[in-house]
Amino acid sequence: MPDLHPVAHKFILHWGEMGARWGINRTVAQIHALLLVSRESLHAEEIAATLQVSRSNVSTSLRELLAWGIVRTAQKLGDRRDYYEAVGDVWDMARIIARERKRREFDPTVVALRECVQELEARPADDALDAARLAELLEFLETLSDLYGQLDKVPSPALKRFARLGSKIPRIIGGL
Amino acid sequence: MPDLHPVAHKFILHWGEMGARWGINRTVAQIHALLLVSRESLHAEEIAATLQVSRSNVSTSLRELLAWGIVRTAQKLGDRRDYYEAVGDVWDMARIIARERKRREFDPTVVALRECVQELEARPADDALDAARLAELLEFLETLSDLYGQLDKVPSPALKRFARLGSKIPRIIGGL
DNA sequence: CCTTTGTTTCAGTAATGACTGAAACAACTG
DNA sequence: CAGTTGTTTCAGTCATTACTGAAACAAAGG
Repeated sequence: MPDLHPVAHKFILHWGEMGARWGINRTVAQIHALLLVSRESLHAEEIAATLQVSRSNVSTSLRELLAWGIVRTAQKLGDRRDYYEAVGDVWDMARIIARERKRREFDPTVVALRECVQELEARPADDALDAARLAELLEFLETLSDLYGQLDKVPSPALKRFARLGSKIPRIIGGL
Repeated sequence: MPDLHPVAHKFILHWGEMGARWGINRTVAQIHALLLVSRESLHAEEIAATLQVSRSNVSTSLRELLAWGIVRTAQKLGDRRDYYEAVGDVWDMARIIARERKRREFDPTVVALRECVQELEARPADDALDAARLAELLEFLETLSDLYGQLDKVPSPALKRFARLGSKIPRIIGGL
């Protein structure tokens, strides 16, 4: 990675690694990391050169990040290339990631599980299958889903304030 | 998958799929799913036959699940094979998964990012690198980490009660 | 309209991660 | 202590996913 601050370099590798472990393409995460730590927006060519990946890989990965909504394009006067930058606020970014991941990687499972539980009414469980467990699991996932929905209503600053309450949190949640 | 209720079959495939999307080996997730919906504990041979994967794959995957702590062994009188079963309560299971994933896939990134921010004091940022962004990101991740720590103190039943408060949640969190 | 500049698509290849089967190991049994 | 039953390890193979480079496409400029 030419012309890259050693700290940026290190961060990009680690962010890519974390992404990979959570099922996000490593290059996608690295590009995101690069844009995160870049003061200025970058064009695709720069990204490819910096991360030493092919131009086409950058193109695909940027599309992905745009689809997520955590990167947006910017224009510069007298330059018709697209420039890319990470969305400003870290909390907003996290919310977007949470929303998208829930939608893509969680909701489909809940739907499938709901179907499973329904099908068990038509075609009852046999000895081997623990229908109660399935129902319990579905209830749990639906509770989580609802909880997420409620949390998503809270604006970032309020969420931030709450998250920072430290040891008051167990008392608040425990005493309801 | 022989002798398997169609609903169990469907659930196992979906659970495996979800696991894969979150960076968990598909077979590991499928075995977990199978144990989750099985009324009785199963031995490795049964698992291999049911999911049609090799005995050694089952062995490795079970080890993984045991390491996670979401599956435990059980014994049967007059049978020296190990039997395996999923931990009982769904909420407990989720807590274990959350704890382990944080430890394995989140904490290392926070450590690395903390180092990055520290190194920036020795070797200051250049024009391209947005040091403030890095610091902001670190603060965010540390806040999340602390929040998790606090939530982990709350016993499952209380957490459950809280999660089910529905539309009261935004008001509680927002009004602090 | 032809050239330049930039982007996207896609077929083929490379890299990675998952899986298998054979062999080693371990523990019990008669 | 030889045979039986069950488990784990590991080198090699297979499958999947990621990546590349060339070609197609798109848009603007001269």
